[in-house]
Amino acid sequence: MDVRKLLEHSEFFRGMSARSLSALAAIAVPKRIGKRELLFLEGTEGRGLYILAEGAVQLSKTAPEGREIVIKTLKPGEVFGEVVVFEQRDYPVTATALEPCLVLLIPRLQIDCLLVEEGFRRDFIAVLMAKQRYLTERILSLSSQDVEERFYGFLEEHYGRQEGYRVPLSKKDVAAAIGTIPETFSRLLQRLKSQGVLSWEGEQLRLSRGFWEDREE
Amino acid sequence: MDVRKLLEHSEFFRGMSARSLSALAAIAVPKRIGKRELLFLEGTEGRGLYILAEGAVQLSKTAPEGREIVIKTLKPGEVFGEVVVFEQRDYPVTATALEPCLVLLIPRLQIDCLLVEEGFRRDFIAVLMAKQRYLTERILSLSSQDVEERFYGFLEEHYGRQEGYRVPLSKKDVAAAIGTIPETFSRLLQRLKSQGVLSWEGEQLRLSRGFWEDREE
DNA sequence: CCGGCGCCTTGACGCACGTCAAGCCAAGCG
DNA sequence: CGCTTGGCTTGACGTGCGTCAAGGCGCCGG
Repeated sequence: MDVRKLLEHSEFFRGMSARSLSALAAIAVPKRIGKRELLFLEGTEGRGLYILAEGAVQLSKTAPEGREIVIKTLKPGEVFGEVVVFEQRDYPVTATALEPCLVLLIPRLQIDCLLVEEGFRRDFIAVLMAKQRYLTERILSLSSQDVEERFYGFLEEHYGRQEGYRVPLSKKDVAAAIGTIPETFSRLLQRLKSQGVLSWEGEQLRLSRGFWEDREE
Repeated sequence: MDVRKLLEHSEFFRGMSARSLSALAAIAVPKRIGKRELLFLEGTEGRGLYILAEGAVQLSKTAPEGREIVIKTLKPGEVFGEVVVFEQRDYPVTATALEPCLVLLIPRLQIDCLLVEEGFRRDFIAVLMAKQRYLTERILSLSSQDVEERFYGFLEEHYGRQEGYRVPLSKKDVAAAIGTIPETFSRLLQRLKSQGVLSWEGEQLRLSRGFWEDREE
């Protein structure tokens, strides 16, 4: 398994100097995890930050009454658990694998050394800011869009504007990702199917021709 | 106006070395703004980051259909607009003064110099992470709590667990801060008042005796 | 002193979405 | 092979909260 290659494909590390990339590749610990496996639990002490190389990971928090709220669903190339690097040592969210995944762990102590390098520092801060922007966007969409719009937003964010997708996630997970429950999501899909907007068989999802253009109004 | 003093009272800069604090005080530009005044608008190029010294500032985004969604309501001592320091030069949110405010502007270019110092860098990154934690908490509360609970959360977050408060914000602004509209919030207050839970005259808000203890169940 | 404007309130109304409950089907397992 | 388990669907139902509309009140400017 070529850790170096994986790093190069992560958007986070793209453009990083070859030297620190090698340094990173040397300390990154690759790990395979199975579907539904827990990577870390909210409130537990953090080992370091992770990079998702393959698969899909879900970050969630559990409400006092027990409901699971998804904060973000990650795509390959994304970094998570980075909040743990300083001070506050506990993860604020729970990370679960939605499919079999390959992740890289960068132990906490090692990060400090890397941060002295100007380039790495910039990139690291940039990641934090991108995440912040993402979260504000998510607050916006959760509070101003209905389930249907959020579903389209999810597709675009994760797979781009295609007409055919391979969706490896369960409908239940997609429902959670867009902030709703399986029942509501199932009803939405039924409606869209009967309107001829989409079809979804197994992992194959396809939209009607010109779907994205038509949506612009 | 003693900029240095203001900085020392900001939680962000507490514990920062005297040397970089002085450096910061030297470049910070103090500014007074009136109620309802706009500090910056979503999508405009950022001048730098701000520190709120006095007053209250609201960060919001506007949904496509025109609704205003509040991302965070700031208390004195908090930092905002920090996302603009790298790469992405535009503010992702709009900042509005909810009362007359005193803010300090740290121009973008100056930040870069400060970041070479180890201590400052740590603190800066810590601020970014704290914000990220806050945003995930907000997503949780917006999607799992009703208006009443969010209101209590707001009081606790902004004023602590008192029994009497001075609330300088309009009810409309509080409503927006907790993610609802004035009508719904007004109805909530009416209900709580008739239940003897609270009274709110002018700026004076008071809760029933033992309110916070009782809430624990 | 009056007209307008913004804040707050109140009522009537609707609806999107969550809850509860039941049934179907495919996969996993003893 | 039958039983369980978990994902998915469907129906009936309730409700929190947003929308629309109207009216009271304090403040300000002409």
